[in-house]
Amino acid sequence: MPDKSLSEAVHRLMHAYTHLLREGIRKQQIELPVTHIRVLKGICRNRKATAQSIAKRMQRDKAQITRALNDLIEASLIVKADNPLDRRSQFLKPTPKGRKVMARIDAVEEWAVEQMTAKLGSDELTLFLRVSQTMADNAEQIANTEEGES
Amino acid sequence: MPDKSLSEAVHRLMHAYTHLLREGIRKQQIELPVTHIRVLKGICRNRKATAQSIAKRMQRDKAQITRALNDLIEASLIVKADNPLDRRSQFLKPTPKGRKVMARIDAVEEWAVEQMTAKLGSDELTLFLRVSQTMADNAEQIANTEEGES
DNA sequence: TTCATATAGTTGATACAGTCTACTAGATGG
DNA sequence: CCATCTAGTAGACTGTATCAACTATATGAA
Repeated sequence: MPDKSLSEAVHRLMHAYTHLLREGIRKQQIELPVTHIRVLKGICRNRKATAQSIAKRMQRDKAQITRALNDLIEASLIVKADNPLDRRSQFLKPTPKGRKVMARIDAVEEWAVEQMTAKLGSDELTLFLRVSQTMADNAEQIANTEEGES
Repeated sequence: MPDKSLSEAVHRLMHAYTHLLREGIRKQQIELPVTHIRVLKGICRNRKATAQSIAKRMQRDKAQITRALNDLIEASLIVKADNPLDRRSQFLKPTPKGRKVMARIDAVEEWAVEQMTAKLGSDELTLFLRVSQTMADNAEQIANTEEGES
């Protein structure tokens, strides 16, 4: 029998984690919403990132990405560079300032994860990650197979 | 070393689960946002529920609860009853219609959980739940101890 | 070449989620 | 009686997510 409290557990975890992360970000005086941070991370982690590739990776609407990019550019954290292969798109690169902020964000995230995973063994965390990924995979697969139905 | 991909895993899981749940809700022609559903669930599960008790249980702002309650009353899913012990507050009770909708929602949630937990053993799920709860506990505890700082 | 079609990105509108502040009405204890 | 606390409400605002319409460019086929 599937455990219905899974639903509440996921909500509670997400809420608690988001709060913790925001708390850390606030203390570091970084003025960015979590979504923007995730976009910035995507850009720092991948050379040749484009709006499209970020949207795909994060599975978010490209409109949302565009708006986040505007804010990140406004804050001088990233720049656009011409994509010689396709003039419709631009490569996204962090500025030196963007890299510095990213480093501080990494530290905050590490701190948040440390706080959350206190009292947990690495074997438990490994399994947790694997189960999370399996569940997300399952959910995404269903969503895709059902999307075009009556 | 704490695994930073925990962050992405939690985001991805939450996003995938929310989508799956909404997909199921949409198919059942239930016109309620997820938050409203969680509030309704809180009311059905607890006799003597009040706006305050729901807000505490869900750890959400009471303003948000008030608005959800208004919509649920508007949709004739719940009613307010006098609280003889405190005239400032009212007990919240589901209507027969509310209970019927709740039953359908339970079925949807069960379906969503079944989809997500395919290929997973009950021992894995048990551990997952326990780890989730520990992490949420940890995060909430930190948030509380830090909240009144410089 | 030219045209249909597809894709990258932008913009506007809209819905949902979450929080803060200020307020009203009633409770509670001196 | 009064100060103070609590339950709930209303307004304003931020952030998250998505959809539809649009521009500009790319691409493949006639």
